[in-house]
Amino acid sequence: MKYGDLIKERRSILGLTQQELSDYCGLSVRIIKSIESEKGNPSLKTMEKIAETLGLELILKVKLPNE
Amino acid sequence: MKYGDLIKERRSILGLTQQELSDYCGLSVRIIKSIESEKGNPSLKTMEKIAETLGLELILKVKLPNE
DNA sequence: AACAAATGTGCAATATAGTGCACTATTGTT
DNA sequence: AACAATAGTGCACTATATTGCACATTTGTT
Repeated sequence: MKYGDLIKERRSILGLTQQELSDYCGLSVRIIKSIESEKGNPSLKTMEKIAETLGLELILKVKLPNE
Repeated sequence: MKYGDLIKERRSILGLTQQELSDYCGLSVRIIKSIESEKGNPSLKTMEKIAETLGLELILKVKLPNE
C-alpha cells in the first residue's frame, strides 16, 4: 500500500499546501509530512481524516488470487 | 469503512480462532478483539498484518463521485 | 444441566503515534 | 543572487495504541 505519493499528488491537484491540508483535517502539519513520506505508522482515524479531506477512500476488501 | 465484521467473517471462513489469528499475525489477542468489535483505533501496520494473514487488502484510492 | 472452547472486559504497564516549537532545506519567482 | 513560500527534521511532551494477566461472559456440545 503506497499511500504517501497518492496523498501528496492528490493534495497538489487540489492546490493545497501541507499547512492547509492539516488545518482542514484537524491534524498537525507534522503528521501530514510523516505520512506523505511514509515514515511512521498512522492510525486508521488519521488516515481517514486525510482521505475524506482529499476525496480519497480507505477500503478493506478480499484480495483476489489474480493480483 | 466497516472492517470489524469483514475481519470476523473472513477469520471464521478460514476456520481460525482469535487466538490462532493473533499468533499468525504476531499481534495480541486483545488487539484482535478490539479490532473485530471496532473499538479503538488501530494503526496501518496492525491492520495490514491482519489483512495479509486473512487474504484481505487495505487500499487507498480516489473516491468516485457516484458512490 | 454440565462442561469446554471461544470470546469479551478491567486494569496497569510499555511502546509509540501525534503535537508544537524552532530551525534547516528545498523550491520557485523576480 | 536574493527573497518568499513551501516542505523536511530534532527534540521533548502528551495522548493513546498495544500488551499481558486474570477473570467474566457467551456459545456450542453431550
